Amino acid sequence: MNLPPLIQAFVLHFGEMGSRWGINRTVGQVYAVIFLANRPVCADDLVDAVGVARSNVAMALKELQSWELIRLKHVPGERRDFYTTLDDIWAIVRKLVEQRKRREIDPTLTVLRELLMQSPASEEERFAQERMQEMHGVIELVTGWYDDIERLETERLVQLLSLGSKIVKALEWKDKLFVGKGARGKAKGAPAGEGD
Amino acid sequence: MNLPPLIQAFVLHFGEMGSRWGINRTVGQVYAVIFLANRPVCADDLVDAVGVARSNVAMALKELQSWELIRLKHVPGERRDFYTTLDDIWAIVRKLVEQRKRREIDPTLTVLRELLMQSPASEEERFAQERMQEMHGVIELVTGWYDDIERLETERLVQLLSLGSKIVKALEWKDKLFVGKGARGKAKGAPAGEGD
DNA sequence: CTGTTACTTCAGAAAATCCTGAAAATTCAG
DNA sequence: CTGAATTTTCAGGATTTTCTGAAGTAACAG
Repeated sequence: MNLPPLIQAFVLHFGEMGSRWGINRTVGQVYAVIFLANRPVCADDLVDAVGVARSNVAMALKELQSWELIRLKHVPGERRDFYTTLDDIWAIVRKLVEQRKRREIDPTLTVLRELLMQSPASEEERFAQERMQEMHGVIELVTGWYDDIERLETERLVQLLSLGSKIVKALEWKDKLFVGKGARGKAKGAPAGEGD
Repeated sequence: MNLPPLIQAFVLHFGEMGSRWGINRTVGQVYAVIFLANRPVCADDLVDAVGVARSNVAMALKELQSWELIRLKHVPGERRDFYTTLDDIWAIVRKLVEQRKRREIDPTLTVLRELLMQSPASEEERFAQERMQEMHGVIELVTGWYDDIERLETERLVQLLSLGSKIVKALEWKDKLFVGKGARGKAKGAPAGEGD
């Protein structure tokens, strides 16, 4: 591995975190190198930077392309393939959330829907289905919220995030003004107090 | 494995998803069984339900306790340890987010802070540090938002989620009323510092 | 064509992770 | 105390994942 110390530290960290993030060390390191580079990066650069076999780099690039986290960028006068990350950091965050949702949540949503269609054959199954219903409700609510929010342009999104829970004040305030006009959100899953 | 079909299907699914979620198959299956059960569950129940060695169940329980996703619940007249999940589904979601943040994000935040303190020794490092700064800003903004939101009581939280991006209408509206009072959000990629 | 450069595939080696059974430790009733 | 019930620990075998080097394919310049 052959990188300036500051960059190397970050790249090694991404490698270590890889397994927690559901990617492997090489994929993590390769992404880190591309992310920090101020120009498109080719496979040879990566072999040099992270010090693994070329075939391993090729597989990491394929994986990162399947996540749509890097894209091919041809460099004039170069025959080799060069890659960059998505340029805007917010585009990266959006893509990450989208992909993790697709891989970690959607399959479960599908299974839940299937199982909720079936008729329970016992009290035990009836209760289990109730729990599945709760889980289904929460996932639908949260992912539905994100699908909606995700369409906002970045500036609005940042505004919203900066506001944090102060948003609630605005709501209370609006509630007061609009009292009687309806428009209330309905709660799925028992809105009980904190479980402790 | 010895479970009613509906429950078994869910448990097997959780086992398969385990690797994507950063836990192993047994941990996933054990959690699923406890989650769907009508009553506290003991290690023997789990050995029976998921069909793995008792020591494996013990390790899975330890892991789930380290996530604080299950808790010990003593059953009167029983010497064995019984477990339940957190009762409220929202408490579960909150705990999951909290733990994944702790394991998947906080370490990176620490590294980023360290590396951002150092002085770049080259143009290459200077640019890399700029990228790290962008990443740091986004993570601070998003986690800061969550830390804030997370304190809301569940009913309010559900309300907020149900509203989705309609919330923005409320904001625009508030903007209009307060125009001239100086309350605009700014800072693309930059952290905190919102004014109100 | 032919040779060079670059990318991809893949079988099996290497490494990491998971799982088991046996043994040790703990808890508690008598 | 003793002994049964239960949980925990852990060495090493089983399985899965990652990584490599070699062979294969593709693109292209001369």
